[in-house]
Amino acid sequence: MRLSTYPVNTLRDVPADAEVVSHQLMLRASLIRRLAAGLYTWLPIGLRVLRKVERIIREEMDRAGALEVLMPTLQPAELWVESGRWDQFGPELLRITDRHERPFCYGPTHEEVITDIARRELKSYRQLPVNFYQIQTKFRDEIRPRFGVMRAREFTMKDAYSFHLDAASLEDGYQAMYRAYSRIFERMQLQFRAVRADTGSIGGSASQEFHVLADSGEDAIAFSDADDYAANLEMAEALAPAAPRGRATQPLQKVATPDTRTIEALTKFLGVPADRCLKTLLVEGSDGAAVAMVVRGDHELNAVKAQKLPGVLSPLRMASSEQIVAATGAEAGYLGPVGLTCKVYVDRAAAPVADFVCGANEREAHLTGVNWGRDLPEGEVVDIRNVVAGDPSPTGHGRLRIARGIEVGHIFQLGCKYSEAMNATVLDEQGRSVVMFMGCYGIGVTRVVAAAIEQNHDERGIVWPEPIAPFDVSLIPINLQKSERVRETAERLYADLQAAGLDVLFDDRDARPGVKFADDELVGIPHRIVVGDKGLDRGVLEYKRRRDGHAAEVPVAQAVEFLKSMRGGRV
RNA sequence: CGGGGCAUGGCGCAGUCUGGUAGCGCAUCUGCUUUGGGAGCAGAGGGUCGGGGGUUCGAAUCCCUCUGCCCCGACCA
Repeated sequence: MRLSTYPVNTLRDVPADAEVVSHQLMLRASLIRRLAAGLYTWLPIGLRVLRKVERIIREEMDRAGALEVLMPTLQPAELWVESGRWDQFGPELLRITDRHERPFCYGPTHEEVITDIARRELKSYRQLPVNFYQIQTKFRDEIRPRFGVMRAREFTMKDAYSFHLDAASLEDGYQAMYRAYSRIFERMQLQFRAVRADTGSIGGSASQEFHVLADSGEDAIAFSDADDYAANLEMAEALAPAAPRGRATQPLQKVATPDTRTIEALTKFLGVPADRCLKTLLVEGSDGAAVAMVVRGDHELNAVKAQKLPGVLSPLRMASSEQIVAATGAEAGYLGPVGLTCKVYVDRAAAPVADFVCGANEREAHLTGVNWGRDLPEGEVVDIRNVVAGDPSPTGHGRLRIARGIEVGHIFQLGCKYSEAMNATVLDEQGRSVVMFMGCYGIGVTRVVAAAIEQNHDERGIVWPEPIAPFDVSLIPINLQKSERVRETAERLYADLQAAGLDVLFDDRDARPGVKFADDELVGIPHRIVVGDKGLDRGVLEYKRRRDGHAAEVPVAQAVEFLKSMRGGRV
């Protein structure tokens, strides 16, 4: 592409409403422009990246034996009524009505449509297993779109759906997708991790998320440093404590603790470590009464785990101050499990603590030397906390570490949820009608682009991994307008590089070198060739690699071969 | 949806408290000079200050209202 023919409008200033780096850089480098909240136009350079990402996904899905289809973005309400999701889905589902007053929705996902296809097209077990995929636009009316294309309302997704005769076949298909996803993100040269995920209300067996590791990620993930255990923080467990509880050595005592509402204040005031303090959190129960959750002072309550417990309202809601007073007689900051009449769940890391400190359920007072069994009944011991770095892995191997990630993919064994609701059956070997098993597999294509930038940038701009860079090489002539020699060399090189199959960005603008260099680095093209009189005097071109600044001089005649060898190379 | 904030040329901002009729940097256009890391000089165009209503001799500035956007929370690729 000749840059002079394309109206690039790189920005020197960071747009004020862009918070995360990827969003800022995508705007500054002229990859995207915002149309409205959560709606973005992909400009030519950005679209090139998107297409490269799509190509890799397509190649790997095809390799895995999946079949590409293309379903409509608009879906009739009937199908959603049939699956039960028309009422379940809530306001995130954008509903629309056509001129005949018939209800439709803009597809946020395509289980219904594909299941409808499957029940019409698949008649025999001989046709199974099969996996259909598409790369297509989705719409989710997010409460709060943010971070540019990272969480947009309209976005591109690769979604795949597999159909199987039985659970074993589903497991095989799921594993095949696991391998395909791993290859996809490897080929994009992204640092990622597959983690166990919450299966949510759908239930079912396996579900894993693929996260691109980045400090700005919205999700926390925990993984073992000794084996392949990895889970979303909302799912991650630590190995249950094995050591028995220590002996009670202290008498139960009430101490005055004026203005000591936080664990931090408590540890300072009493001089006890946080892991000897237990904190008590009240949440709303499903019957309207409060439920107490006891965790160690240095731990945090995990909402996903807590809301799955019997008697707890889901989604989790913290009790109001009125409810707290009603249940304990005290106010937040001085709560403890002693003497509570409501249901008490005790985290399994809190249960083994002896001689602990907790609130006295009395204003400005705490109890010390408290012991389960002696001073209060043993509560029901459950896992309700977030793991922390250093916790033993639940596999028994190694310790957990915590990292942040951006969820770019999710694979899921659906089981028969949709096929049953929509009566998607085939005839098995015995001629009996059986409901098919389903799996579904998504990749946020547009989000991958943003995630790649989050992981690959420096103070000058984007640093694309080669496989998804908008161009392989930028060709920057110095003094193109005046030097006939530079012009000839650059033009010939432009033609030769393209003939060699490279994507070349030819910066033939009448601009000063500094402008061209700055734009090149902002856009993040992996390889740069500079054609200038200075080099040509000695018959060489100047090469520079974006990622590490590696520089070299290349004889003009060898430029094409040199660049081909640099691709993917680590000199 | 709950909490917080912002809306002034394409982008980034000042001006608002203490009303007096809009300014700066970048970008854009013209000319000359310049040409190896976002050039210099000279000149030019472009906004009526998110919309509507009100107060006032006079409103970007004060009041009311609507809209849009951003940030924090629950949801998700």
